[in-house]
Amino acid sequence: MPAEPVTLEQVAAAAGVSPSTASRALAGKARECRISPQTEEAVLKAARGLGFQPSQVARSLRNRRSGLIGLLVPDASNPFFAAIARKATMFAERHGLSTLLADSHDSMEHERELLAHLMQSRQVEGLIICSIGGSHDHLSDLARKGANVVIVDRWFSDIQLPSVTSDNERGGYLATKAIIDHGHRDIGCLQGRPGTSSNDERLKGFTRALVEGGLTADGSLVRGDDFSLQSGYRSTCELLKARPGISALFAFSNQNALGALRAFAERKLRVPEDISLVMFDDAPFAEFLASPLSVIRQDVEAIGSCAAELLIGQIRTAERPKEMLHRVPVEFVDRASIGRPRSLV
Amino acid sequence: MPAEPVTLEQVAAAAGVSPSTASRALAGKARECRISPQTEEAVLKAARGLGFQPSQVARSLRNRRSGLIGLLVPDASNPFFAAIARKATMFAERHGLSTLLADSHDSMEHERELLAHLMQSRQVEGLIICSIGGSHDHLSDLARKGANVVIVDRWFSDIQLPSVTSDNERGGYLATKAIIDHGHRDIGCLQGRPGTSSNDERLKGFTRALVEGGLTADGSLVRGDDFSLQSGYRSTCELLKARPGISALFAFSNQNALGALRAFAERKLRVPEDISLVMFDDAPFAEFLASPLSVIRQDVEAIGSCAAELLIGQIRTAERPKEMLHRVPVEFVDRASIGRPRSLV
DNA sequence: ATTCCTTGCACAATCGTTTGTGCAATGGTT
DNA sequence: AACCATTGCACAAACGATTGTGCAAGGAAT
Repeated sequence: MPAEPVTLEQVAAAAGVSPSTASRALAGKARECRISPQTEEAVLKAARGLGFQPSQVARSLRNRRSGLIGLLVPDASNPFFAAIARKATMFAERHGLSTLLADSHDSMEHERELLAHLMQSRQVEGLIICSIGGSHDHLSDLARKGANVVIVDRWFSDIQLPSVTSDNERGGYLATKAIIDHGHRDIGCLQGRPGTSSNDERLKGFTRALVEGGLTADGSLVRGDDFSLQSGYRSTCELLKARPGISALFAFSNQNALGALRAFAERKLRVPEDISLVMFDDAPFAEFLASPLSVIRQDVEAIGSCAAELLIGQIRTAERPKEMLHRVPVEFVDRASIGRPRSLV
Repeated sequence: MPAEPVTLEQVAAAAGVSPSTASRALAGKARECRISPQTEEAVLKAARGLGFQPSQVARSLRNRRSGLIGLLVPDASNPFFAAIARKATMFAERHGLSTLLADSHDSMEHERELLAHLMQSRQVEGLIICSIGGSHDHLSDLARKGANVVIVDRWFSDIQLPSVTSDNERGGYLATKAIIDHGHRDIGCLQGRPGTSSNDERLKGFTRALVEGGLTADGSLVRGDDFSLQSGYRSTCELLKARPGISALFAFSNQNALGALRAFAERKLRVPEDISLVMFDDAPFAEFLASPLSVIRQDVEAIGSCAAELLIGQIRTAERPKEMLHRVPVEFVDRASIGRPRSLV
């Protein structure tokens, strides 16, 4: 039986005024609403004395502003989204907003349901979403309605909603180029979830580097269903079997890379002596692996901050940002996990 | 300008009934409230037609139930808390509750503020909190008020609130015993934040194993300020310098262990040939490190589920759980990162 | 034909704020 | 002395849902 919270009415009674006067005094509108300094002081003292905290619930109803933003991600336990969540809550709190966390479990159905619930039922003032992708009419609906939404990590060319993503194409290109520059000709690709922009852009960069390097961008060199360890493991096994000549791999995620390492370990393949590996997305452990991994580092914090800033700017000014697509730079971090192909040693 | 949401009044008008009738029909109370099947059907059809979603805001005010639970952690980007957050949102959603995420940034001041805000202003129906520790009168206040609160990862013997933690003492003991069993006599400890129960219990297990092994539990063998990589690095450097005889380290967190590995790398120390290492808390990368790490695995998912279940049970039944302290088992995972001390080789 | 019970619904209050409007009391003009 | 402007506050409506109560219409019983 939680103690009943103090209401404005009680404060008003304690100060000997009406709720309306108390409300205005507490809102700092004493001047403009012609409330005498004595009255104002009395209200403030009463409020302090009683430990009054205005009910956000009542306030939300009256003001038609929930003071909430939503955060909808496929997997809240993924460190990438967790980092974004942290940045979002920080910014939100700084602006008097609270954050509702929702996890779609990589399911489109859940995504739609949660989205509807957050927008309509909870009436969030804004939303940061990492959509599964695939169909996205629910997103164009949001765009049409003029909802305050920022898409992170993914984007959709046909949807007019601000998006924040890493420069995935460049990351894919840089990684692949680094591999090619070491003399590799047979380069495998452990991709994430096809259809997501983050995956497909990385793939595009991969292909561009191959073509530039005079190599054929063979589709059979690309494997993988999603960003998981399992997919990375399976794909690596398949690739090593189907294309024994492969001397380097580019993994599109931490988990994909760890899956590859598992497959390597089973075959007693060493990085980089027997096979080279580059992974997308840095991690604290990357430099302590059996062989430290060269990575494409993306600035997760910057992505989170940028998304939160865009969203809150949108909420406060009620106008869409000019730029729809915000690219956060990536960088290649060389940790010497790319060696020379065996054929050239 | 987001489209105005459909209200109950509009549904009622469309169905040609009063809002009260519409409300009862939608609540499935047609029978008990003597609403004719035709009327009920008309309301349901109107609601479907208009895409009616009842406003949680209005509902919260009227029902005096916010439908919210709070999640207050020191660092939302920490994978440990992120995993708990995910479990919490899953359970909450399943019970029609939404989750407010709050990050105290390891600051007691923030913790208090956010707590007050969540409880009083947002009027959450329940709260999962990982308190920084230190002073905790704000927590005993909660206990006294009978608030629905579950503490995770930490606990406080003098506070009557249900808590869910790993069996840290046993974890500390198991790790240390494994080290001792390999013949080590000089064993260092990279602790986390002193004063937190998770840290102090691990330390207790560490000490118990030492004593049982006939070793002196020398305080100078224990270093560290918090669970960060930096603390692990610094402490390792200090220990290696102050106690050159040390042949094994026990790190209380992933980050602490990575810090140790950095210090090892700088000194060209190999695990386990030159020095042994065990880390508390498993991670996907643990088996792919230069030397795979033996770990004490804690079941983060179980902790999250247990906390969420306790909280929701408390909310629904309005009664405190019988057991205050819930221990989730840990296990030792041997990955051969403990060798024989050099002196014995 | 009157009374009484049941059915089926509408009315109105309520949750805790915010805010437009109204209305006394005060003081200053002519 | 009559009038107007200002000051300082209270009253009441509104936000959108829920729920106790009231009331008309219709049928059954006397």
